Amino acid sequence: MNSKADLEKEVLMAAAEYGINSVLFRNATGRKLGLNITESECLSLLRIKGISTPTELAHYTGLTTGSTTTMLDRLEKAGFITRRHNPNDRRGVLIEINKETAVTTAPLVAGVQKAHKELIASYSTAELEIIADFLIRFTQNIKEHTKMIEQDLS
Amino acid sequence: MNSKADLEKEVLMAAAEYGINSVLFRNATGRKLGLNITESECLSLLRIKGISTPTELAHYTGLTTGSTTTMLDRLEKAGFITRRHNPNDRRGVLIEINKETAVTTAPLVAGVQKAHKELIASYSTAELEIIADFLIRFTQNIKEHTKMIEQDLS
DNA sequence: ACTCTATAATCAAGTTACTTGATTTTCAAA
DNA sequence: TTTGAAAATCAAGTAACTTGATTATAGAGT
Repeated sequence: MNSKADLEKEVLMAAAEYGINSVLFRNATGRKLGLNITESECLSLLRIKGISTPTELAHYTGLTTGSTTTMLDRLEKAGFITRRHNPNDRRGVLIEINKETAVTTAPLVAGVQKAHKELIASYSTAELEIIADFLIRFTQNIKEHTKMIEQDLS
Repeated sequence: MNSKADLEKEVLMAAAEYGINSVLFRNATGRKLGLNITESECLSLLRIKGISTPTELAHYTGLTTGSTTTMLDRLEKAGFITRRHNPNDRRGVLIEINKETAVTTAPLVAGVQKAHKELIASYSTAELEIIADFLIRFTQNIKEHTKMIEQDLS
């Protein structure tokens, strides 16, 4: 039987391990698709969000907007994404994953997604509430501290 | 009150959001330290693992070993890391974060780590067992599928 | 003990991707 | 309707990455 302190450490480490392995998974899929690291990160965000903007993708990948333009050029030329006009802002562009891309990348991510869904389904409602609550609060911590760090960046 | 299906989706999305915000946090701290994305990813792994090898860091960052050598040269020159002989393998090198680096980067990560610890401490033992179990199983899924993808990479 | 193959790290040459700063267009606020 | 800010792009210069070869050591097979 574990002490509470041990369990607390275990949760902290398990969360870190999750982060590490998410990165390794992204690298593996990116490599498979012939993408470099930034392109791969870009697509992984688009896979989750469905649609985004160059500005948001620049922030997510850590690139300048200039580099983001050329990276999106590459992804567009390779047929992964499409640029659309933003109906709400004529300066802006919306970035969308192509349907073909979903087909190409699906085999790579479908397996783990299915496994995740099955795992989650195996928990009770009460347990899922605890887990969801934890993940949301944990993420909220990260968001707040990211904001603090970014703010006194000048 | 939520249905179980809604809760399942919520957990899946919360896990994805965690991943996204981990990346954004890493970018923010890296920017603050004057590091590029790969250097930043490298240090974030070293902060968790304490010690590593060029080969492991190459795998984690998605770089070739050649690029990893020059990236580690930069981090070493900038005083973030130290190369040590690997006592168990005379071909190999061990990479260690410098104590000074811990001091430099601590203010950036200490805040969120404290918040995480406090959050975790607020849960009961029974709850923590559920959370740890979930995170470990979820990570295990990712590990398995990463391995599968890497294996038929030829 | 002795090949032989594999692994770890590094280096040099060539290529790719990134940053900076300027430009265009549009938005939103004064 | 003027002004400052924001979104995306482009061109020039720089930084980082890949490829392939090299050196040294490890471990497996004979």
